[in-house]
Amino acid sequence: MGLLDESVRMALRGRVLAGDVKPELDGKGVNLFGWVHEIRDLGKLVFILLRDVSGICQVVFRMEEVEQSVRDAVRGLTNESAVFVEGVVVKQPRSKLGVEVVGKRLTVLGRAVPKLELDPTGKVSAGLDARLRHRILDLRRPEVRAVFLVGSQVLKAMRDFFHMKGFVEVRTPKLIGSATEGGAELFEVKYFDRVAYLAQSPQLYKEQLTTVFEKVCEIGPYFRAEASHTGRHISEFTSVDIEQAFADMYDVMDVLEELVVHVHRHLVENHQHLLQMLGVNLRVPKRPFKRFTYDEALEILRSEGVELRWGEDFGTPHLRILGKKYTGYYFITHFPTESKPFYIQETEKDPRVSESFDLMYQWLELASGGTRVSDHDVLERKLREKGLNPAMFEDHLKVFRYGMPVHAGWGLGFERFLMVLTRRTNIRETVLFPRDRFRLTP
RNA sequence: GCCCAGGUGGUAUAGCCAGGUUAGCAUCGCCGGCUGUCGCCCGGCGGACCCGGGUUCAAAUCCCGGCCUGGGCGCCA
Repeated sequence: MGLLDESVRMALRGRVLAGDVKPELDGKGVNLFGWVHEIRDLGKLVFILLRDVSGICQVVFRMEEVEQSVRDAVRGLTNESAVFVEGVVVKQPRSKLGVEVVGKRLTVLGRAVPKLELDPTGKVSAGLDARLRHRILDLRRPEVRAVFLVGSQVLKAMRDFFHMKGFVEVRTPKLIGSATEGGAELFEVKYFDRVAYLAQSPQLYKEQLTTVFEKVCEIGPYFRAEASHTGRHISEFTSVDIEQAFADMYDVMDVLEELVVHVHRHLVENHQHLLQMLGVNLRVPKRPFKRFTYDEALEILRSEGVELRWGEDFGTPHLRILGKKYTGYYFITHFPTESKPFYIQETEKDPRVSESFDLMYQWLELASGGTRVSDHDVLERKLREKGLNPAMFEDHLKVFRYGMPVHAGWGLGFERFLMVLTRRTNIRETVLFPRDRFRLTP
């Protein structure tokens, strides 16, 4: 009898989730569908922990009180098989949850092979590499799954927030035609009889779109062909971007702050159970976040005995020092123009300083943004200064002749944000199927 | 790309420094036993030294190269 059997289909309509099996249901007959999380065979008494998306509940089979066919089915069970259990809920103080289901019938809907590569109960620990090689089994572990349930809630909270604030969610191309933007290495792909590249950022498109929608946001995948090997870089990642017309860096920093607070509040108020599963005690950060300038950061480093030449960018060791001093979220602003891309606006007072900012969490860079250049001629000049050919940017430049307002925006690394929220230390743990220098499967 | 550490049953590890044992422990899988487990327990069985080369009477162990993994750094719109 399989899932397609008519009686199983009927039973599915009266399905009760494992997480909904409560002592109050005492005496009620239930149909449970899920996976065999654990089997404890005591002989005439067999305990099965049944796991579904909602949680885990205990089913007990009294072997002398069920039919022979059920006994055979129970005896032949393997861990992680997909099953259908019919039983009766009983209040049971001897069970940890105070309730269990006395199993009457058991149907194996999808048998799992006996010797799994990974143990979804987590009794035997596994290294990250082994976990990622057998990712689906790894994801069945409640704690691992919780990372992505939180991730889904973060996405929801962010979208709610953006809509509330009047942002229009847009989708820009991930296949692009020119590799002239500079910076990170691009992945090449065959595009009919030409070469195309995978997008590494929506930057130019989102700026252009502010002249249409004023406030745009995008949550999308980007690709960087860097040979990086760290716990916070992967070659395919998700970026949360906004761009806003008639706004400067301070306006969008406020948006970013509010977003971070909104996401925290959503999780803390509505999803404590997920946070508990992750062992995370999350607190809603207070606004405004600490803000200091690049120059002030240099001073802080100097006071810690680290001398940095003005204009030099921070290395990871420098950020670790700052992160030790400033726990939680904070902004570093006004980076040297030199270290920023061509589209970042210089300050009026000093062209060597830019209207830019990074959002940090301890030593981890989460987001960066700033006021953008909105003047056509300045943009053209800055392209040249960065050694880029303005002719290659004609599609972009021409928009700046169509009435370009002052605008600002930022990009936030979604997985890095999720690392912070779920307290994971390797970014690969926050991606279902991570792609890095050496990993292209599964 | 660089530095450090590592690669032993499906998983996680001990053994390696100081070469020679039946390669140990746990989990896992199979078989048997158990009516209150909740990391169930008890007994039996099964399964492994990353690849290539070298040194040696003898290599999991020492040396060289490769591949891969973890951590750190760099790179990084």
